[in-house]
Amino acid sequence: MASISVPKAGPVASEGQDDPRDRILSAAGQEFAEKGFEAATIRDICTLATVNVAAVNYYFGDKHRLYIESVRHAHEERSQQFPLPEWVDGTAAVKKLRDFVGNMLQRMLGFDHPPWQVRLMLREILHPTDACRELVEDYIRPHFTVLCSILDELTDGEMSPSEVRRIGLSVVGQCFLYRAAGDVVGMLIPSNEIENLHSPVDLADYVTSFCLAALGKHPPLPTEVLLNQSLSAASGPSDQDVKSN
Amino acid sequence: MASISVPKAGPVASEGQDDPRDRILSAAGQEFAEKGFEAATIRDICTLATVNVAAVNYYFGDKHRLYIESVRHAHEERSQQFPLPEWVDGTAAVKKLRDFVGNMLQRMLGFDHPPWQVRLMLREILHPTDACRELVEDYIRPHFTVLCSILDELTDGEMSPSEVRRIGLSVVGQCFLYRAAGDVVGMLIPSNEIENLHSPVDLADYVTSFCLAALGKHPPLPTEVLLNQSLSAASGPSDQDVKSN
DNA sequence: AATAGATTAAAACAGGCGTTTCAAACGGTG
DNA sequence: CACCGTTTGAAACGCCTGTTTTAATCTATT
Repeated sequence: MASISVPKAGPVASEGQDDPRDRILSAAGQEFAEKGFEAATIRDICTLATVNVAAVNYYFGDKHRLYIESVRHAHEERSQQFPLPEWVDGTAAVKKLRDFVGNMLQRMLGFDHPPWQVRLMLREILHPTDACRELVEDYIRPHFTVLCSILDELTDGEMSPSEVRRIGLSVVGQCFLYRAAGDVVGMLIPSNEIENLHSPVDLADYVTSFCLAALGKHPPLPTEVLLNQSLSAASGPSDQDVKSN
Repeated sequence: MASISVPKAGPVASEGQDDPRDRILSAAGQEFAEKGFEAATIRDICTLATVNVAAVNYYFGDKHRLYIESVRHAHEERSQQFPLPEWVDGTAAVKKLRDFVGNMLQRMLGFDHPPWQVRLMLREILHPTDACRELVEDYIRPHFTVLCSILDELTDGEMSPSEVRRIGLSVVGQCFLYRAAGDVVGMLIPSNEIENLHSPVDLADYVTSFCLAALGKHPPLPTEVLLNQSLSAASGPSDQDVKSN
């Protein structure tokens, strides 16, 4: 039927900043992120990309393959925007943990309102489709592995890999709630409190200290002032101890 | 146009176990939970409910109002199935926390595979629509308030309400990750490990001890064996200390 | 039994969807 | 210029959607 005449991996041209292909990919990502796969329409995507409807089928074959490519495009872009921190040898595990959590929260919550790339990936995490496996292997698992190795180092290998993973999920879960259920959190917490205690930077300090306290590497909560001095001051927006790549 | 002739709050009959209205509500909940608002079709819902398509418009007016009612129906049913625990005076706060977390995880993850009610509510939490505010006020906030009061009692009022709320979100977040991103968690963790360490009961013990350790009310992790003895044995499937209502 | 209202059934409606068609426009090459 | 493969444009095609219409059926009261 239509299986032969469809251009398999897109035509020749590429690399242009304002490629029609790139414009479609970006527009599709935004629409899919905002409305989901079903509710987003090819016509809206093409209007946003200032492209004819036929272009989608020309470059991507059909809507489903466009979606898959959009997810890939999203996590590739986001990986470049927020690369994993790299530390010089001998950096304290406590600092690594704080950096990692800060990096994760910045990636999830963003400085300004979170970009469509993150929301698109979130949709795929919440209601996985074909695009999920690649997202996990190329994006999520590498990050999670780094977190686990930090936690392992932090506890001097006292814990089994299974236990380390479970602690890791605790750290991720605390951050994930703000990203996935942010609207509900905003309804549960007074708005002025959100700005003061639940900003990405505040959360990074808090989640780190919560985890450290649970592991006995830090005095029990509440120790906010102490913590802010010992961690935040040493790893704020500066790039000390972080290799440039 | 059609604004006058639509039956506003549904016709007369009600209360029947196999009301067409109830059958539609149940079928719609399942379809909306599985496919989302857009992808679920009235025709599929009516087929599942063994009802004519016109019945939806007759009983609910349109698809959107059917969705709103479905969400309400879902959290009302779920509240009855898993009521908040009630404790006799003098019950230790530690035990209350363990009971609360266990109750929350059972409600989220279920004994068998999680029912459609939870998945429907989850969709509303993740991508809020009109139905969200009612869901938060009638279902989520009451639960969260109880959790905060337990944490307040646990720390003898040492913490400000703001700090208590943040700890509460940490507890919820750890559980929420398994519900919302369960598929991805399943891809990150070996499957045999999931069954052993990440079952609802194991998680309840773990999350409780993680929180207690962070608050200095318990030795730091890892203390699994000790904890299982001190908490799980005292509050397993039994109903000791729990008022019957 | 007859009547009136509540409920169901089948069919049709208009509109939007993903997709396809086909011809026009483009851009580098003989 | 003429050529040819690549890319765009506008229109159309089925199909499926939510919704409405119209008539038939049920149920209980008079």
